[in-house]
Amino acid sequence: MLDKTYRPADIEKKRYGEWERNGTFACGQKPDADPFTIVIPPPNVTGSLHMGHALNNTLQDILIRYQRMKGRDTLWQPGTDHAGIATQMVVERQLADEDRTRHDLGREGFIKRVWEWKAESGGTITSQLRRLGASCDWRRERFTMDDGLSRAVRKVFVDLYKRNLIYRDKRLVNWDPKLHTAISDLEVEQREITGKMWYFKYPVEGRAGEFVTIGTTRPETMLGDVAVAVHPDDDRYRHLVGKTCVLPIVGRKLPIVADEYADPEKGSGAVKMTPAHDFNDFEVGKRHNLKLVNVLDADARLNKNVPEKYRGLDRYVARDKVVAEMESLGLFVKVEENLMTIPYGDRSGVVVEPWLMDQWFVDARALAGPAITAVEQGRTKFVPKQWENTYYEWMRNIQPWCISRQIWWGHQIPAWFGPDGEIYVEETEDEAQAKANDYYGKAVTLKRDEDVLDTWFSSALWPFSTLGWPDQTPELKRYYPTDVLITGFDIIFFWVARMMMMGLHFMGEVPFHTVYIHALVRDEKGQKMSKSKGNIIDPLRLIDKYGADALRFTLTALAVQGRDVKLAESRVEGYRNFATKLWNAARFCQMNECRPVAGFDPGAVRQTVNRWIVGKVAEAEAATTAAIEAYRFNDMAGALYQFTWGTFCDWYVEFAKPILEGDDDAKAETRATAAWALDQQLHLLHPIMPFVTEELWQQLAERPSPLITSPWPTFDAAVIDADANAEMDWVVRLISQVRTVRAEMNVPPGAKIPLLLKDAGSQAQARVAGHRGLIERLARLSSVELLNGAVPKGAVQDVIDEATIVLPIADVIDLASEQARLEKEIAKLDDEVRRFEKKLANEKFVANAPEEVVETERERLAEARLTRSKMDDALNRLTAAR
RNA sequence: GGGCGGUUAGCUCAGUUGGGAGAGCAACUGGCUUACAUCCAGUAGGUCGGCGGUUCGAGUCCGUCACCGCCCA
Repeated sequence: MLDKTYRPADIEKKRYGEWERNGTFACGQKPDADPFTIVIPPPNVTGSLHMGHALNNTLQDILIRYQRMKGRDTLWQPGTDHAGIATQMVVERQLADEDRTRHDLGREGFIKRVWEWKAESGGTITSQLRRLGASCDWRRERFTMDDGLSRAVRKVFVDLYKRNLIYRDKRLVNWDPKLHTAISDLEVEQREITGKMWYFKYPVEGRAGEFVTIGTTRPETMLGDVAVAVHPDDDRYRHLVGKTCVLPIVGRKLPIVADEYADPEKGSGAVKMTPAHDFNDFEVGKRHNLKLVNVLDADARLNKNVPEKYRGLDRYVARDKVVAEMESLGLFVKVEENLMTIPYGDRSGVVVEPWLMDQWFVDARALAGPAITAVEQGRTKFVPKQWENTYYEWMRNIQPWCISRQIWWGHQIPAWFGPDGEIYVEETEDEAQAKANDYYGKAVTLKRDEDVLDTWFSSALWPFSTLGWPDQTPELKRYYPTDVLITGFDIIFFWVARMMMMGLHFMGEVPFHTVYIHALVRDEKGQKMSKSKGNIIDPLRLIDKYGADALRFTLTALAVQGRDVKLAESRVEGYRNFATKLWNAARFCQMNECRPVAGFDPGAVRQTVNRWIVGKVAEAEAATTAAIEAYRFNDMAGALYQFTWGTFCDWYVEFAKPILEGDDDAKAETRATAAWALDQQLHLLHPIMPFVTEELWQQLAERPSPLITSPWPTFDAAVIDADANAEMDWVVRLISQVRTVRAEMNVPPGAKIPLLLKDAGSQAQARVAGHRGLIERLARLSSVELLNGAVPKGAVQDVIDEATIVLPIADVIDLASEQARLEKEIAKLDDEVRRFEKKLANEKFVANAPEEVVETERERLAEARLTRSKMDDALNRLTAAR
């Protein structure tokens, strides 16, 4: 016997362990079936499960479990990425606790230490994904630093280099002075802040007393100024173009150049040029052939290219000192508050500096072309579609991608430098050495580039590197291109776009035909969850408290396309209750010996209630399947919730009770039907709630296979019986109306009262005869009889279609309140009648609206008029009786 | 500055070719009716952000404004 309540903690680990041990997650078990493949967005190896992961992986698991049941050969390819900067920071923090730095260990020692850390702590996130129920093929788990994936990275790098799609260049990059590495544009967070704009006067050479006033938000960079720019059409400065200023403090001569970059509206209209420390100035500098004076070092301290007294100062200390010195020189004009955006490193949180360096770049523009075309042609579709615009927008304005990082943890760039700086890019040191020896005609010593690649570089290869590429493995052939990618919009640029580029370039095909973009999970107030706000909801805590199924159902029910997921714990509690409800429905079936019958044919049942529930099951399956195929996860959850609770539990189980308590043929059929309907629900619910459904599946009967690998149900539409639907719908309405009237008239809940049905047509008569027992039971009636004569005095009345419900209980109710109730109902019906009459009196409506719409309105009018007149009669009888 | 999304019941949100406004939670009333009090029955609550337009008909389409959020410069 099932326990009284479902206890997730008792069974989740057990069931998951069975699935995993028995190899049910493994791909390749159905060689004749179509494959269905999802690659997991690899979580950072440093990560632990947060709500975003929970949502992301729940949705993936739903698709995978559904397709597995549909008979596809499913592969959910799991793994983690090495998260270069994040992981290095974690291990460096550990070292800091020991008062050491990575330099104390040396590169090799440090990397060894990181691997040790990974062996110990790197499995956190994957074990947490198991808690969630993710049915990944763990035997195929990959890590971006694995040998195989590393080989893929090297091959890609070499190939792109040899096609000039990767190149080394001296450009301004975003330099993180805390982490001591370059980062890509995407890793820079632009924050809007109110800062300051200082105005300084630069003396014009040879014109005593004449100055050019410039504005700057970073005074310390003036030490690297090499020019002043003004707009060519700016009359205030036209006469100065071609002249020079003298840079205060430094004494350098600065040409005054005309360039449209200078905005006459902004500040003074004249702008200082520091091409080595500003992206815009760098472009202006190229146009005017300006020198580049680098004044910062790797720590963002001032270097030897500035006057002695400034050397070694932190950028902000230097800033104050420059301002002070300008004031003392009488060249300070003013300072104003200024709204501006400042670039911060997303990992370090410090202000990054544009810095001139040699770095490696991917020619992203060249690779983006085919990736744009693929989406334009619909070879890859975004769901919801609006995200395609985001993708296009970024791809069409794509910038060179800086891929080198000055850290140690990651894929070291396969480039070697000869004694004269000549570069050898090869997959192995031996090849590079051989090439170099050929070139120099003798054995030379090569020095390998110390930098590593951006983690996203290896993530970009994930859909094919995890399948074995560059080897032409059977898995690569079978599972690439993958089917669906499920991810958050925040990494469309970081990851999706780059997988598209790399997949098309190296595999010649898009990596996936569909990209489903889900929203961010926020707290119930709509705020982004963050540690600093303290509003993080820990999915593992919710799993412990309510069960993984409840969390999964909640996230599914809230996963509306194009909308953020706002999570309140009360919702999880509600869906925990739903799991309990299902559990208890199963318990009911079990107690009543509703056991699955082999060869049960849902089309062959005779009882109306059974024909009705069979049709409802078929409708639920259709709604569920349609929703999941359209990635409408919330609709899927809604359809199942409504069916299980609102139809099966609330009505079918209640309808079945009198039959199950009886003892005739109907009993056996109902037992079989109830068991069958429950089994179908377990199937339909399994993708969302795998644990409770598997547990029930196995506890309720001996099964040929676990639910996880049982086939998804399909039904012939013929099992939906419209007559049975209409009949049971009428019974439900009758019971509901009696209940409502009883409650409104304060009939004691325990009191059994008689029901008379007046003027019932033949159909209604038949329905009463067919369902008298359950109507009596569910509406708490002592009897249900037809009435053709006079209505007893002071009876409570209501109308159902052509018939009038009569409850002769004058002694227990207050006639005045019954009169008030009827009058209120009649007023409501009057409103309705008037509305339909008005609409149908409108000639334009009748002329223009589709015939079926007009017809529907006519029917509604007739129905409202009928009900109204019946209610009117009821009222008249009542008042006549008083 | 450019782009995208949102504004529907007290709260969180559904509402798919325009055709009688819905769910869950909360609230209120009443029930331990042996599957379930993690429950059951019932009730109340909304000029669908404002204005204008298209249409026989607009929560749904168009325009405009307001406020909120996100992305990009």
